Amino acid sequence: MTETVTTATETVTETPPTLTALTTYLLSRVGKSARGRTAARLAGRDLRMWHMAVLAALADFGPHAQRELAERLTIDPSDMTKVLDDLTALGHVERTRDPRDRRRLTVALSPAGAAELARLTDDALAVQDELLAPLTGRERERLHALLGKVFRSLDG
Amino acid sequence: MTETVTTATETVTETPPTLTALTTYLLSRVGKSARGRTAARLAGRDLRMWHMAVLAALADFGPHAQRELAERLTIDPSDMTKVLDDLTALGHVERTRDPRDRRRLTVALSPAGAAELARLTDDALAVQDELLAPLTGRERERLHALLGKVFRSLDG
DNA sequence: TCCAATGATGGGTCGCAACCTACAATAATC
DNA sequence: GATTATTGTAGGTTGCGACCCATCATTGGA
Repeated sequence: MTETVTTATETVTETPPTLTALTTYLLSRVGKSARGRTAARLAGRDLRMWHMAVLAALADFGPHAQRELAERLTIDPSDMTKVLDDLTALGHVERTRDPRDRRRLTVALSPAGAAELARLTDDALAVQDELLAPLTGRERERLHALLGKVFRSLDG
Repeated sequence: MTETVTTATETVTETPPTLTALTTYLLSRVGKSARGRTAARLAGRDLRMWHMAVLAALADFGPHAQRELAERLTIDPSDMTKVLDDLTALGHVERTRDPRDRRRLTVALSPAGAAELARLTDDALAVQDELLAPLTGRERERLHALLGKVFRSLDG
């Protein structure tokens, strides 16, 4: 009846089933953890998510007009300016003015930037390994495929 | 060679494969969308995530000392005060002083609160249905199970 | 040639979540 | 009975992400 309490402080941590029954809740929580841990790693290199996203876009699709970069990553152009300020200062990216339209800046990945991107993806994979530790290899593949389906339908 | 551009503004939106290859990236993006959409729905009822979490905790585990609620949901006690202020004002929750320890407030769900929680979970399920539209029923179950495994390993 | 549109930038604001500190009331301990 | 610890409250701060506006240089079109 009345709780037979052991002297300890009895921390109650179980999450309400009403919440854990929602896939959206799990997605939100696990996603937040994924983002948080990755951000923490990147912070160790004085970078944030957008820096990595820019490097990845340049590596995958080649040089962009700065405006196109912002469009592709759906980030405000003025914020893109700031991200690129950082990356150029670090020598990871080269901004050159397009001679055919001198308003435009062409952004290209430098070798140093490519190397940094490799390090960042290693970091990200390490975090991923840690986060997905309870899953087998096959389960991870499955999870990735399912998330991919959902992700591709996000904008449309 | 030089792009044969149709007059349109040619928006480039494809996400860098370097990013989409990372499960953590997909988790982060899909999770953010889940949270965002749900938050938008709740905002339609002038509530936020924490309000729903509190109602769910009370529904699932019964009355709590206010302190325990904060502990269970890992929220700062001072923030919990504000959330409960809202919920009591709406009549969704009853705060009564514990006669055995007059420092403590016992928080209990009211019938109105239970009804509101039902509406909120309906909202959440609607969002979930929309978000997981590209998945079959079986796939959704699988996704939920996989996320559950990861989620349960988050704290430990 | 003049005007409207565009690309990039600087310098903001806003909302939210998380956190922190001081304090009043009450309880527990010595 | 005096001191220390705990509960809840009030009122902050901080950091971050997203967004917005004014400005300047440049270009393209009327």
